[in-house]
Amino acid sequence: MKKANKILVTRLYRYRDAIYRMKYMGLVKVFSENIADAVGVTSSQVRKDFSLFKLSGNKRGGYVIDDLLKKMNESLGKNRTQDVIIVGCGHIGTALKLYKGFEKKGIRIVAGFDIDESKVTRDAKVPILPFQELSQFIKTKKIKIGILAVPETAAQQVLDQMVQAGIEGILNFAPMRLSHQENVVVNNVNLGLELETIIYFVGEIEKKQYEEK
Amino acid sequence: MKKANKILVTRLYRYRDAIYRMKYMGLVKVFSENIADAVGVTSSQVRKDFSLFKLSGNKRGGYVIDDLLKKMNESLGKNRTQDVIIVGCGHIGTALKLYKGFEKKGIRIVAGFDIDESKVTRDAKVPILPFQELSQFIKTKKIKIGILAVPETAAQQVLDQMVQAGIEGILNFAPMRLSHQENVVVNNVNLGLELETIIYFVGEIEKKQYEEK
DNA sequence: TAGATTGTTAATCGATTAACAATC
DNA sequence: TAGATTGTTAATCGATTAACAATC
Repeated sequence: MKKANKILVTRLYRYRDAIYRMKYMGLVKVFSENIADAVGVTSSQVRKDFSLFKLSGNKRGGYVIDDLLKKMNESLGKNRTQDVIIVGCGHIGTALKLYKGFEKKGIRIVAGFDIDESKVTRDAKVPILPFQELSQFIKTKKIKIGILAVPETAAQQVLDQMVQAGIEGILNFAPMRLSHQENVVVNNVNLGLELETIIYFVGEIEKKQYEEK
Repeated sequence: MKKANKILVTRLYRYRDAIYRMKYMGLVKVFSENIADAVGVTSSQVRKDFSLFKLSGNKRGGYVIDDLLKKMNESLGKNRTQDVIIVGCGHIGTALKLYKGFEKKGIRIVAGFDIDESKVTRDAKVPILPFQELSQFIKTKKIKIGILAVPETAAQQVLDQMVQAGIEGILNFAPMRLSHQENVVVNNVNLGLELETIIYFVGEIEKKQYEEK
């Protein structure tokens, strides 16, 4: 496994999700073609990706779901729970704090942080703590992953502080590129941009349909 | 302009954001190199992308920001406000309903919909309406864009209904591939997947650092 | 066995980057 | 003018797909 770039790893996780669904539907074996259909890629792509991750099946017999999932979980890391913090408890941060979808992925939100003292709730199951305690918390609890949901103007500064304290991976909701060392992993979710591109292509489709008339 | 795929259009929007920031900083002219640095691509890429969108500058003189933004806004469509609905007012849906970042992009959330009648708030500035009124609302208000934030199990069915009523572009938060005709634009935001890939690469980096010791 | 599917190599495709003539 | 930057073409790079030998 040489490179394992982001797009490849993302596909692997999608395959795994799809294969879990098939398992829950009662299937025992799958072919590359089945997985491809479920995820929306070619079967060549599935076999190629599997090959890069040393995931093998049986010539003629496809893949045994349980074996496949076991091997995927070893490569992709499922069996351990990951502690994650949320920095910035505005609308987005709070929604993510309550989001149900993380648990089944082994992702546990352990705390939120906000600069607004009135939001602090120390006794909640997932507490919101004052921003001043952020660095100390990261260090003592050895937190590696954080969600960044602060206003655009604060984002770069807060990222730097998180990294300084020991964070190595960040999911950033501020709609801008943040600079960071290359040993820090940053994924960006830019909600305005997602909608803008949808609006663009819907406009293009409508334009085309208009021209066809 | 032949193809204009998603990745290209996304970059164009990023360039525009960056150029607006430069304008607000007081700059009047920019070079492709400046834009490239701000967005994190090569200057060749910027000039190539501009060329595909018929955005031209002055040989030797770079690009005049105001002219550039004017032309970009013509191509990318800024000057019109887009009405968007949110279907599913759980944690995520509600956060997006209140999210401040859309307004400056000309995106206006006009209503939310939820199957839970107790969430209905007809008199709010952005009302939440009962799910039964969804199709009628889309048709009478000619809504083209929707945010889909319902539980995974309902997502495909609700998408079909939205498209049936006239929706042409959807931002989907359900963590699965939804099937749709090719004249409908669907962008997916998969929050669990984003975190999973971050966790994967952080693990890889730590593994590498361990091996180096 | 005959037929079907994997695993991998080679071919293709598309996107990015480099290079440089045009030119301000 | 000399120098610098655009705009575009050609080269490179990487990712996807097609093809098919291996084999169950």
